[in-house]
Amino acid sequence: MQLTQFTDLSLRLLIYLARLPEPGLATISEIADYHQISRNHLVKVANSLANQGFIMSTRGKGGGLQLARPAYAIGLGEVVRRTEQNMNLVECFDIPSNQCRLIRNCFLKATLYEAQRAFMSVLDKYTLADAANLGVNAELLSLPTATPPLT
Amino acid sequence: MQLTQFTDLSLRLLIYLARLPEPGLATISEIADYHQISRNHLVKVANSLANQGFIMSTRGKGGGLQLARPAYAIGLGEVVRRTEQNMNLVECFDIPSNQCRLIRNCFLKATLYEAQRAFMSVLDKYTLADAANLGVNAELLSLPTATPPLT
DNA sequence: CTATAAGATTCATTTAAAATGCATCTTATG
DNA sequence: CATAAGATGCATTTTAAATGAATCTTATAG
Repeated sequence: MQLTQFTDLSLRLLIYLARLPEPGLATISEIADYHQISRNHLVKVANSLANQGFIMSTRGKGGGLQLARPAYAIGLGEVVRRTEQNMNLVECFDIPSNQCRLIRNCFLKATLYEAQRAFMSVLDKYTLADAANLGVNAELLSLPTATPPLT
Repeated sequence: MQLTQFTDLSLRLLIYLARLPEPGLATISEIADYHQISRNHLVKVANSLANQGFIMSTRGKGGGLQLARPAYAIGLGEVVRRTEQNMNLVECFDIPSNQCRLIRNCFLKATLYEAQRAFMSVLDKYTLADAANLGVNAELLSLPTATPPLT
């Protein structure tokens, strides 16, 4: 049960931008250097985020990346849903390719769906402003429920 | 966001056993045939389940696999937690190997932990008897919340 | 109008994890 | 002792993800 590094980097890139002072512009190279990660990979991450409408990119000298909306208007659930490639927890989630013979009278699928919705519901409660710790909704994040337990 | 096929097969194997009439014994080959999957892979799945105490295996002629406990006493959350290899949603979940520089003042981790706990909490509500649709707690499963939505 | 700094796009390669296959060992029954 | 079962270890294949490299497009400065 993992998210791809692609999704991880998408979130990190957004957090990086969210924390910049006005006008909130940074280049891909700058962010790749900061995180010491492959610039090539980050280029694709930036592209995907731009295509999904989370960031705006400007080419040419003086260009770079900026949030397309204020951080408090970017939901974390939305980002994950649009970035994570494969949300099929198990084979039977994808009807066209399913091979499992239990499909008709098995409640595992319904249960896993419910669990996945619970997962996404939590992410939907928070925004990029929360993740970047910008103060908006920050009081929510100091509640016990937001403290990392050992699973 | 996927579970491994290994986990998927673990659950399917348990459901298969849960549905057998007394004494609930089946061979690995029988289950592999039924699901038309690699017997080799299923051998390892069966092994893992036996090591975790979910099933009992008996060697030799007339041997096979059986549930080690009644289906209603096997929690789905427990199975997933013990079967899924890697529960680190993102890099920073694993402190020793973490490289992310945001770690100190980023609430993404706390949020993802909360989401993961919400996910597991749902699975913890249900047992193998529910998944196998054996009637126990079945009324719970017909509630709207258990109906598969589109994420 | 050219040099340069940026992102966009495409294709190829590498890596790592998962899945699969094969051979051999152990155990139990008739 | 033959056979049917699971157990174990090693090798191979497959797949998705990650990474790398080359080229294209766009914008700005001088």
